[in-house]
Amino acid sequence: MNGRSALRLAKLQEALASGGTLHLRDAAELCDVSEMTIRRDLTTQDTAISLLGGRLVMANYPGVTPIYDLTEQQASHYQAKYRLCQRALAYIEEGDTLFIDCGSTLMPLLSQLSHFRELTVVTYALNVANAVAALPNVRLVLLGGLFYATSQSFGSDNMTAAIERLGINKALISAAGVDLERGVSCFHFHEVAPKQAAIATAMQRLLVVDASKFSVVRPAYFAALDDFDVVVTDEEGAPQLLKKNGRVVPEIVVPTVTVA
Amino acid sequence: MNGRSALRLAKLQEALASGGTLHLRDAAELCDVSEMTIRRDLTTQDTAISLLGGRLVMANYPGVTPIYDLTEQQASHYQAKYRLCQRALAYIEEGDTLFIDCGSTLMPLLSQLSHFRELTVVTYALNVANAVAALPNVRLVLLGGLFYATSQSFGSDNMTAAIERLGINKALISAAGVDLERGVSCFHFHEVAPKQAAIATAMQRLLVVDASKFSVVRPAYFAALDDFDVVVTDEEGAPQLLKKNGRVVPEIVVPTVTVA
DNA sequence: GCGTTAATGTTAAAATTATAACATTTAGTG
DNA sequence: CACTAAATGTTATAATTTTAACATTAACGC
Repeated sequence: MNGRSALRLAKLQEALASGGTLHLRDAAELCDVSEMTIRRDLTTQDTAISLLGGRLVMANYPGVTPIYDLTEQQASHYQAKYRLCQRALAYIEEGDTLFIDCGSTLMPLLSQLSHFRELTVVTYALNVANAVAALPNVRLVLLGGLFYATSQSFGSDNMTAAIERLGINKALISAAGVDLERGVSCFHFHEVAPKQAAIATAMQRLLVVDASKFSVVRPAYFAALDDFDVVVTDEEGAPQLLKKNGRVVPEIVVPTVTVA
Repeated sequence: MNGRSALRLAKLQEALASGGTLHLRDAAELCDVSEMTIRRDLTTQDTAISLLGGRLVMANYPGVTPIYDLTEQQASHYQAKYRLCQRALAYIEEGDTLFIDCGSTLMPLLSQLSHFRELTVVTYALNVANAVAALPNVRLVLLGGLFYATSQSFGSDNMTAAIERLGINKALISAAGVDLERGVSCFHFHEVAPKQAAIATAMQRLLVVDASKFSVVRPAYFAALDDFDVVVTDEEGAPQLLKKNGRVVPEIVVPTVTVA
C-alpha cells in the first residue's frame, strides 16, 4: 500500500461522488501523475472506482450505476414487461392523475409517459419516483415513509389518509399473485394500505399482471378480482386461465381483458 | 424514426433500468440485430442510453450515473465538499437519527455513513434518499410530497407535522446564503418548512456550509445564525468572515466553528 | 410485381484503450 | 552518500472500439 495512492483515489472518488465520469487523461492530470499510475491505483488498490472504456466511473456506489454485466437472460425478461405496459398505456389519457404501484412490472410504462403533454403520477415506490422525476412533463407526488429495500417502496401509517386526499384518476396496480377464489395478493404487508387506498379512491382501477401471476397466492391479500375495472395481461391464454380453475369468472369481473 | 428502433431501445432501457451495463455484443444478441444497428439506434434516436467503451449504460437517468465528462475544475470542486463533509462526519455517532437537508453539499457525507453499524436518516430530498437507500445499515425515512426538480426535493403541507413526529437527533442543514444580519437563507420556499421543523425538533443543529456562502442572502429566509449549535465550514478565514461585516458574532452563535 | 427508399448488415481502416516490459525517478536506510 | 526497493514513467505492442463506406435486405407505394 501507499499513502499517495490512497490520497489520489480519495481525490478521484470525491470528484466522481455525485456522478459523472472522468477521462483517464483528466484524472491523471488532476492528480499530476501519468495515466499508468492511475491505472495501477485502480487495479492495485481496493476501490469503488472502475475504469470503463478509458473513463473512471463510480461502482457499487449509492445511487450510481454498479458496474457489472447483465446476462442476456436477465435482460430479456423485460420484453414481456414491455409488451404488458404497452397495453396498459392504451388506458392512459392526457391530463390523468395516475397511481403507479411499486414493483418492476410498471417500470417500462414510465418512460412512455414522456409522450403526453401533462400528467400527474402518485407513487410510494422509489424506483418509480426516480423514473418519473426525470420526466419534465409529469408532476410527481411521492408518498413517503420508512423505506423497504425489498420492494423499493415506502410505508407509513398515514398512507391511506394521504392517498384519500389526492384526486386519483386511474390506479395502475400490480400484484404478485392472482387467484379466482383467494383474490389478488402481494408479498409485503406494508403495500396493502396504499394499494387498497388507491383502489378505493381511484375512478378507474387497472390490475396489470403478466399471466405467470395467475393461480398464485402470496402472503398479503389486498383485493378481490372484481375490485378492478380492467385486467391488463399479456397472454392469450390468460382469460381462459381466469375462467378455468374453480368456476367461471363473472363477466363483470374482467370486463376488458386486453388481449393483443 | 422507426418503430423497431424504438422498441429495441425500450427493451435495452428496461434491461438497464436497475443499473448495470450491457456489452454492445450482448445488446445486439438480445435484440437479434447487428452491433452496428444498436450503435445507430443509440446515436440516431433520442435516448437515455449511452455507449461507454463498448458497453451500454443508462445516462441522465434518475439515480444512475449521468454520462458526461467532468472538467478538471468541476472535479476539484468536490474536494472542498468532501473536506467539509469529513468535518461534519465527526459529529455523527453510532445510532443517530439524522435529518439530512437537500442540495449537493451533504452528498459526500452519505457514502461515509456505511461505516457505522446502525443509523437512521430522515430526508425530503430524492438524491439523498437514493444514496441512502443503497446503504443496508441505514434506515431511511423519506418525507414525500410534490416533487420539485430544481432542488430534487419534496414539499407538502404536512411536512412540519411529519417531522415533529420523528425523534430526530441531529439536523444537518445546508444553505445557499449565510449573513450575520439577514440570517440563513435558501433558494426555494418549499424548503423552509422542513428546515425549520428539523431545526425545531432536533437535539443538535449543524449548519454545514462552505465559506463561499457567507455574506450571501437568498430569497427564502429560514433561520437565524444562532439557531444552530454548530457551524461546520471549510476555510480558515470563515470565522473571521463571520465576525467582520457588521458586528462581531457573539461567541454563543458559533460555539464550534470547526477549522481543520 | 417492380421500383424506390429506408433499414440493416458487412467489411476494412482509423482511433482509442489495455497490457507488458523495461527505464527512470524517488524515498528510505545504513 | 551510496544502495536498495518501491513507485512512477515511457515505450512498444496487442486488443478493442469507433468510424466510414459500401452491400444487402426488407418495407412501401404505385
